[in-house]
Formats: sequence, C-alpha cells, structure tokens
Amino acid sequence: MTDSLTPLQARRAARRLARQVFGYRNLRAGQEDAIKSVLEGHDTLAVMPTGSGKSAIYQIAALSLDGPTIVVSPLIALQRDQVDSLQELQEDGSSAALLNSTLSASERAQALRAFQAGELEFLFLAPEQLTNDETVACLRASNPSLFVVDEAHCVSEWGFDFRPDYLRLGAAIEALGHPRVLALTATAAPPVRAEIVERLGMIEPRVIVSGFDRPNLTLCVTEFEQDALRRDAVLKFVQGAEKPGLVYAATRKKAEELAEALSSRGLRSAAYHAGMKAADRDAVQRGFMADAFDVIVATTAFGMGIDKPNVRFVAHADLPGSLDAYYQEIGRAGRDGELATVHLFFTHADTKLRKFFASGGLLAADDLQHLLSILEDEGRPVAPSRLSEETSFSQTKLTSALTRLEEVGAIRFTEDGAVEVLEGVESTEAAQAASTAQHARKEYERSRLEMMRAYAGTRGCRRAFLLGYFGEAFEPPCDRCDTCRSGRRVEADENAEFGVGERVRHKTLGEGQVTLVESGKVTVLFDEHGYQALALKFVRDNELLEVLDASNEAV
DNA sequence: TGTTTGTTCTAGTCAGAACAAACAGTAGAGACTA
Repeated sequence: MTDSLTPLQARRAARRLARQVFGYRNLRAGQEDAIKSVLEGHDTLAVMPTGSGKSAIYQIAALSLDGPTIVVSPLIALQRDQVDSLQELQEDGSSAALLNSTLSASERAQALRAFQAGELEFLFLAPEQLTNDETVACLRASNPSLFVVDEAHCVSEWGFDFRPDYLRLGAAIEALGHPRVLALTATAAPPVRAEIVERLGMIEPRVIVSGFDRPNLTLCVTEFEQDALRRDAVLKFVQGAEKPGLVYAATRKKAEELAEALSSRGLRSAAYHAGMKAADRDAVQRGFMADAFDVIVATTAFGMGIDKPNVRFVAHADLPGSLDAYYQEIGRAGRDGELATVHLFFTHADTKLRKFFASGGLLAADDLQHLLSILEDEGRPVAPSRLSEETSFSQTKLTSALTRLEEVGAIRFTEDGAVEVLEGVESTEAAQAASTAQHARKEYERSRLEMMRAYAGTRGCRRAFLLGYFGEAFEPPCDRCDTCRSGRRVEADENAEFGVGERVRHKTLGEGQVTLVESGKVTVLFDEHGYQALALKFVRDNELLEVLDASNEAV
C-alpha cells in the first residue's frame, strides 16, 4: 500500500489536484473529508447526495496515490460515461479503460496489458469480471493502490439474490492484496452502511455521511382504495405538473400502459424498462436528457447514472419496496436546487407484489444440502461449471447458494475458483444454518417494506420520517410535505423518552437505533432483527427498552 | 402471492366454465447463430 499522508499533507494534496486537474477553487466538505480519509490510509465509505461530486472524490484520491485504480461500477453504460469524462480531463486520453464482455479477446488482453504496464490510471469493470481468476491475478500484478466501489449500495441491494458477485468483492479485494478501499453511494441507511463495510471487508473504515435532507422537494402521498382511481389520479397529476418528470411503475406492462395513456393525452411520453431493446432504451434516455420528452414512465431500471438537473417531479404509481429505493428514485427530482414535487400514489394491494419480489431467490435447505453432498462425494475442489451441470441450478442460483454456504463457513473457494467443502462440516447443519440466514435476510427485507408502508401512512411530518430512517433527526414542521401543509400533522410524542437516532437495547431483540417516535409507537432499527414498531405503552409497562449512551452503556 | 393468459372440456359449432401454467424488477457474461 502506498505510504499514508498526514492530515495536513492529505488536505494540501487534495486541494492542489482539485485546482490543477479539475479547476475547482474549493472542495465541498464531504468531498475533502473523504479524499483526506483515503490519503491518510483509511478504507472509506462516503455517503453523499447525488450531485455532490462523488466522482471527483475517487478521481482526486486516485491521482494522489502512486499506483493504478480499479473502479467497480454496476453498469457498462455508467463505466463508459466515466471513461469518457476522464478522457476529457486527460490530455493524452489514454489513462482510463474498460474491461467487460463487450470487448474482443484482443481488446481485453490489450486493456490488461496496459494496466499492468502502468499505462492506465483507471480500469473500470463490473463485479462479475472479478470472478475470473486470470483477471484477478493480472490486476494483482499491477499493484493497484485504490479499489473503488461506485454505487456501493448495490453490494447490499443486489448482492443477496440478484447479482451475487457483489458479495464476493470482499474476497476479490483480499486477493488483490487489499488496496485501499473507497466505497461511494448516495443512499445508505445505517444497516446498508454496515453491510457495505462488512461485505467489502473494510479495515478500520471511516464512514463519512453528508446530510440526506433535500429541502427543495415537496413530499406528498395519496392512498387509494381502487387501482382505477389511483391510475386516474396519476394521469391527472402528471398532466397538471410542471415538466419534465418521471413516473415509476412496478411492472413493465404498467409502465407501457401509463406511457401510452399519457401520450394519448397529448404529452410527449415514453416507457423505459429492461425488456426493451438496448437501442430503444438508449434513445429514450438520450431524449429525456435532451428535453425531448415531458415524462418517462419507467420501472426501477431507469435512473442510475442519470444526472438531469431540471426534473420537476417524480411520481410513484406503485409502492416502492423500501425507503432506500424510494429515496434513490425521488433523488432524481430537483437536482438544480429549484422546487420539485415527489408524489407517491399507492393502494394497500401494492404490498402483495412487493412481498412477492422480496420472496424471490429463496433456496430450499434441501437444495443447499444437495449441493454440499455433491461436494462431499467428490472429496476435492469442483469447478462451479460442473456443479451447475450436476444440480441444474441456474448460474445465479448456484452463485447465490455457494455464497450462502460460504457465509456459514461450510465451503471455500480455491485460488483457481473451484469450490470445496471445509473439513468437519456437517452438511445438514450447514444447509440449515444457510437457510436460516436467508430467512433472516428476508425478514429484514420485509421490515423495510413495512417501513415504506409506514412512511406512506404516517400522519406526522414526512421529512422527519424519511430523515429519521437514515439516522438523521429533524424537528418538524418542514412545511414541504402534505401532512405539515394540511395542518393535520400529528405531533411526535414529546413525552417519549426515546429520541430519533438514539441507541437502545431491547430485552430480547438486542440493540438498535430509534428511527421514529409517533402515534404511540417507537420504531427501532434492530441490529439483528431489522425495523420493528413497538407500542410505547407496552414498552413502558414492561420496561422493554433502555437507552444507551454513546459508549453503549445503559443510562 | 395474485393476476393474467392459455388450454381443455362440454355441448353443439359459439361460448363459457374450470383448471393449469406463466408471469410479475433490477444486469453482466458468454455461448450460440446467421
């Protein structure tokens, strides 16, 4: 690892590069703190709002350190954008390259050769690339000084069941000799931050969190009994809203249907989802950026990497799966700092679809045991491709199963990527432990959906609720949410002995952090059990919670 | 989990009931074909 700098040296180096390379007269507080932290030698997680210059953090840190930088980014399109913007900065245009499946074998070899020869400062890749041992060996030989994980919330949001290779980044970092790690994201509630730090194996990390508040956003929610009434309300809202804007729908079919309905009402609208052809998706995205559309109706596929300043509204035509996802999506409104409206339209039935999505990817204990028995019978490391053939598991399911078993210490990956059972492992117990861990995860996801539902139904200040979820106390009224503006806002329970952000300990659920005190309930994010809403009276009568001070001592 | 779509059956040549199957979100990698 490159020698660390003193705090003063780090600050000077950061400011000098910011001026010389980027032409910045000043760095923002969060930017400077994060860069300093990296230059002082710390693994660092920076949680900062979009538009606060996260890319500059890793670029300045990378240029300050000797040795090349690996940047993990979730989408190939994002990687291309980053390389393009870096090439504009570099006079010779040769200091950044991509590594992904769209390259030919020779292009790939050339990128790796250039990285190894020190001709590249940045190499951008998706986590899947790091499952290739030859790639990892080649990258290790290049002695990278910095390992950047952009959009780091994907580790937590996607790693468990969608893109499991995100969960193997920690192992890849170790295989690379643990270069300094810098994780960047705009959205991470406390449990997501903890998971990023743990999964990436960050050593004595510094976690730098800028504020989550977006005071220029007006927060509104309307509940409907019937889907048809909700649909009419969404269409009416979009017609009357200042443009351009975004509508998020839960399904592809609904996105297309709403886009068509808006077009028939004279609006320039288009649908966007992952089922569309790449060229069509690209055309919609470019059209939106160029103000060629009034509104895009999209699934969750739309938005990552979109930095359009003048989005005046974001409407949700379905309940999102979590406040994390919701905050990410509404964050695309009002990036120019001007007023923007975000409106959630939902029905109670929305939770059913979300529960279905959350239930996906569960592996049966029998499947896990079957996998272990194959490995046991073999008695030596087995290539994942063979396991895939013998189990008929899809690639994603197999990787997910192996990750679950690795987490409970039942298997390990050898240096050449094969899998073997660890000595002394009892397969039934290990499969059961992995299955139990899965259910705990699903329980956590269920609790996040409950928090989303609670936000939709709150009679208190929505801004206070949202910020409390991210661990930030806020004193209402905000005058920028429907409950505050209506004059019907329910005051927080001022007699409650618990405050948002405080650490507490429950008799059976363990320690956690208070996220909300409202309507006779205290909601706690428990370290082991996710979000739980507890009746204050019951808590008091049974002395269930005790407040901990900063040093975790009961007071 | 719940809705939509497809299939089969009956009775009668169209239509509807009953049941089964498919589908509902996010991406990269890499094998395969033209």
